[in-house]
Amino acid sequence: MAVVTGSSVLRRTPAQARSRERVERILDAASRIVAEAGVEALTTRSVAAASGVPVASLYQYFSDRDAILLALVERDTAEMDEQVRADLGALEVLSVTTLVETTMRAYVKVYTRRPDFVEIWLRGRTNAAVHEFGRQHNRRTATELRELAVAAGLATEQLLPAAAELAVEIGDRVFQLAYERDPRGDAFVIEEGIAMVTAYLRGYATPAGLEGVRR
Amino acid sequence: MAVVTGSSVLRRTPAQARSRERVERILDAASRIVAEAGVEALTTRSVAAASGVPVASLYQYFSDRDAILLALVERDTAEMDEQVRADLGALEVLSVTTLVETTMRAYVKVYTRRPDFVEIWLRGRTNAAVHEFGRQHNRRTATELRELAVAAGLATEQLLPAAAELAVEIGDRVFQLAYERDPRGDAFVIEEGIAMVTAYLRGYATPAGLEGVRR
Amino acid sequence: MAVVTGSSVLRRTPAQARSRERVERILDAASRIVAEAGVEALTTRSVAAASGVPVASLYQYFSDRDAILLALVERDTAEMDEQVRADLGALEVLSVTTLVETTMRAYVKVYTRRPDFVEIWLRGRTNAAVHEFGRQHNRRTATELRELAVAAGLATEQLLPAAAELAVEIGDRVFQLAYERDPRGDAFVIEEGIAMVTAYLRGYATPAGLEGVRR
Amino acid sequence: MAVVTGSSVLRRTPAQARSRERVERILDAASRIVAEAGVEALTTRSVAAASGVPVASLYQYFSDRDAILLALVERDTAEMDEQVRADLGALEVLSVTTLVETTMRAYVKVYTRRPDFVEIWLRGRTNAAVHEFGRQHNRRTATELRELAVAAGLATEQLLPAAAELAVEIGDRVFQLAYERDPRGDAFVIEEGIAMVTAYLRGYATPAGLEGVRR
DNA sequence: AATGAATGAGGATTCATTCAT
DNA sequence: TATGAATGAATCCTCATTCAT
Repeated sequence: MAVVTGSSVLRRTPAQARSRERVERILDAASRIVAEAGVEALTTRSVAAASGVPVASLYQYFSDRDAILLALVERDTAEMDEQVRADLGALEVLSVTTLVETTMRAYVKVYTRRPDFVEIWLRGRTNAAVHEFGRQHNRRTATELRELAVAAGLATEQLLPAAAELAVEIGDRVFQLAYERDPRGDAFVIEEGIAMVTAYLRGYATPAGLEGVRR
Repeated sequence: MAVVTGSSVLRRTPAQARSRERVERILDAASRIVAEAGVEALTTRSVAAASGVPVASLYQYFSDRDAILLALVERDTAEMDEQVRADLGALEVLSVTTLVETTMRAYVKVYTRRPDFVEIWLRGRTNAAVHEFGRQHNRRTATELRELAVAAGLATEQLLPAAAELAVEIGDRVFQLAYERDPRGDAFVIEEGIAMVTAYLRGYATPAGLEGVRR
Repeated sequence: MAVVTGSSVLRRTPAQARSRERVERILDAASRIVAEAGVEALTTRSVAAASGVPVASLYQYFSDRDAILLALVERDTAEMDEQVRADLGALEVLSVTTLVETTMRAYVKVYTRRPDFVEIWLRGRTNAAVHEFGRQHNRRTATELRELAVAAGLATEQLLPAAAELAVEIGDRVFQLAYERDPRGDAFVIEEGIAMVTAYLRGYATPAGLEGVRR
Repeated sequence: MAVVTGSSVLRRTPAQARSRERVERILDAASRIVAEAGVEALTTRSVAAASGVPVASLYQYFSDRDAILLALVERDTAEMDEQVRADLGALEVLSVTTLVETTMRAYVKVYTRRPDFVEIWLRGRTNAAVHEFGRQHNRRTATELRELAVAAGLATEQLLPAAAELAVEIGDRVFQLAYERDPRGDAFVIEEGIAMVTAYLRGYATPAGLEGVRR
């Protein structure tokens, strides 16, 4: 992947600043391409043309074509995760229902705010690398949400990690479905999807998980 | 997308018979390729090499590359639909639970019997044409199952077509998930998936739909 | 290698005739390139430019870049072999000395007549494919000459195939040396080389092989 | 081709010492690469990666890519020359036979001891720069051996430099042949090669050169 | 109806080298 | 002296599709 992260808070040298700028420029161009023409249109040539960065120079920042796509996805999923974290943090009553609902509605917020991310994340899953990243992201998300639920007493350890993962995966696919053609998301699909996942997980809930716990 | 369906019952001339044979030969070759090397390996060249039909001649029977893939999918989904029809016909007690369960287990049967179909149908969905065909097939399936359920009194007209469609779509994605890595299907995912879809639809069931109706 | 040999005596269809012509055109262009700029200059682009045949079309006639070079070498070595055969056939007295001398001088004739072949065959050996072809050609040549010598009673079976092969290889390298810089061949190196190989093989000769046998 | 020879005996400044160390590090890395993956794998990038010296910095020590390869060859041939010198110095009886045999066996020693040198020196001759260096090295070697032979009375001035050079060249090619596939050298080829070169040179020997001269 | 032949367009990636800092 | 960054030029090869025959 070899993405230039440059995540250090301080930009020490001008060279590093320029490098970061260029990476941004490449990713912005890549984002535009994917949003407008789909993942398959993301070629080294198209990125070069759209970003003004020579093809050969792309390899300074990204190990190969897929790495560009992945960097894009990483950048965007980070934003999504942040939204989930914020919204969950603001919850006053924790229950299986509020947990699922808050999480899924946080996703909806980001998809609404970032239409290009819909293209990349929901439709771009045809790309093997994105697909795999999605799987791992879902797995991480499932682990975190499950730990939260167990810690809060909403579910016991009997809620298998595999079940949590399945719930997240199904939630993910609900969104894929909802946004497949309607760029603003099919409201019915979203609502019913939330209901379906909630109903499924309530089967694993403790009484507290069903009723809700004040924080 | 002028697919040669060849669905006419009668073969009128020897020329047409020869044509049908050739289409079969092409599809068999295509099926082998996809099963062994994935959808991306299905190129006009590879099909020509594997089938013995010259590249240019492929265009006598199929409008373009995607049409070959689609014909493949059509042939295979027909078999799948047949299995569903047969298994549903053999049911003695109709209920939301038996309907969902029987249908989904019929799918499992076919996936088990035809591992190449798993590759084409579940993993090949990365191809846009296959994806779209899948959507339409799911829609048709949803319509038929809903009509069956309503006719049998398992659900009322209040069961929206969109809800039926969502259920089928989610069922489909459950399988995609279950067969994603495990060629024999992840049993846990399948069982839980059936449970999830069943639980969802029971929310729309009549008392008869919950209890079951003897045929 | 998949070279279009078209070795049939009759050209049946105009299409085949055109195909042969094109192959010739490609090989002629390739020959020119190698002669003028060395083996490394033989790229798909350069051949396309020099022959007027689009890069993609090269792959109609040759499986890959190396196949072009090999076809070139095959075409030329066939001519060389023919010269050797003719000159050996004209020999009145067979001996180790006349055998070696006639063979090596036949090579000299061809190198003199075809300066581009010198570039390809003697200097082009840097290419792995050509190198390997050279090895095999030398092995075949060694086998044939040895059989001729044994059949004519110039040497017994005690002349190991490995020794014959070594003699041919050394002869080959003598020429590489002689033509390395001088496009007309360093006469001294050629003469001394013939002497060296002859002296070596006379060590394995029968009395008849030393004195000579009238045919 | 401004190769950094670094042959000066004295290291005057710490900076120069550091420079020498770095050159060594680069050459060691280059040697490893060539030995393991062939001459073609010696790229500026691969050397940089293997040595830890940035690509751009390579140009501080070497004018271009070929210069690295040449420096490598120089370093290794120096070792080879040393072996020849030592073994010849230990000879008690000098004759054409012992001279050739001792020299060639010294080469064998080094090839056996340094398998990576075989790759560089015998198979790496596909590189034009190495090839040319080889030619010059052979010429120098021929000159020295001839002077030794003439001085010792083994041959007269009638032994032309060109003949000596040819002998060395052929000896060189015998080794190329012997080590072409067998990393430990084809014994038959080596033995017969020694015999062939010896027989050739004995044609130019004085009676003393044939019989041997006690030192 | 059948197909050999032809190809424009595009694919990803690597390379040696330079230069501003 | 040292080097991160930059890139023009090139590499081979594949693809879906068309068209003249």
